[in-house]
Amino acid sequence: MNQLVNIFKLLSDETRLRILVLLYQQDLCVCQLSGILDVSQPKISKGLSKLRDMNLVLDKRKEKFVFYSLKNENSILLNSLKNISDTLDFYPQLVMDQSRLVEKEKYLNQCCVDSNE
Amino acid sequence: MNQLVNIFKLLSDETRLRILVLLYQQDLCVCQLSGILDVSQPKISKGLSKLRDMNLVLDKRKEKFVFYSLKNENSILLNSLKNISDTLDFYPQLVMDQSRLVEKEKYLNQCCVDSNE
DNA sequence: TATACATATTCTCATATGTGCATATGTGCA
DNA sequence: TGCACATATGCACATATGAGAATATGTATA
Repeated sequence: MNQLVNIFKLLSDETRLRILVLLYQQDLCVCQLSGILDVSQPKISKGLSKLRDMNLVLDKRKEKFVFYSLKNENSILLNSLKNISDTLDFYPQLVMDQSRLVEKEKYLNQCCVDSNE
Repeated sequence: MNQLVNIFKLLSDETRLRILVLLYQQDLCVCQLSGILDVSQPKISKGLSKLRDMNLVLDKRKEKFVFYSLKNENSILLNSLKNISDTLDFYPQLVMDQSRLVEKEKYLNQCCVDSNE
């Protein structure tokens, strides 16, 4: 029950939700997430660390970068993300993230730049 | 996006979640919820009022009682509740609520009694 | 080793949120 | 009208949570 409530708590923060929606599609590193979402690096990092604490994501270092991936274990979480992804059009912010996701390479090597949030 | 986040915020409180899981199955009045969940009346009432503010439930007075029902409009919410209901066995508290739901009549006419939470 | 860059963490602060208690409001019935 | 009961709300308080800035840690490379 507590785990259940905690899942929803994690989903109820805009930044974390946006992170999860992206990770639902593909693995990304911190600076990519920071760039795509236009959110400061510490904010992304904190969001990810909460997700890690709850054992929902996995981090793997590749040279300079740390890539995060979604763990495919929690069905409540996965179903929620699927439902959101299926109705993405309702959420302009998520649609925009989506379009930025295409340029993910662009955000490598320019981490911590221009993130004013 | 905000609406989405708010839905999850509502789901991330144990009392509200338990209320929603029950309402997902059938309409209930405040005193029934209070009795079944063994949660104080004001707490139930406040939980319901937040759900009402978000336009997720409907209230209908029948004589002394006010019955609440789930609005079938928000697919994210409904899907979440379906997923939870499908895996209810993982959550002992919810299973217990379930078994108490059968005695719902018992909790009419003895509202505000013995709720020590 | 020094430097640049990616990531994590700490600190302080403002704000949001839940809680219990008391009380107000609303309804039906004697 | 007065009373009992169902429900809603206000208040005061403790706690949780997110935010930004600064800084620490970790890694690669010159």
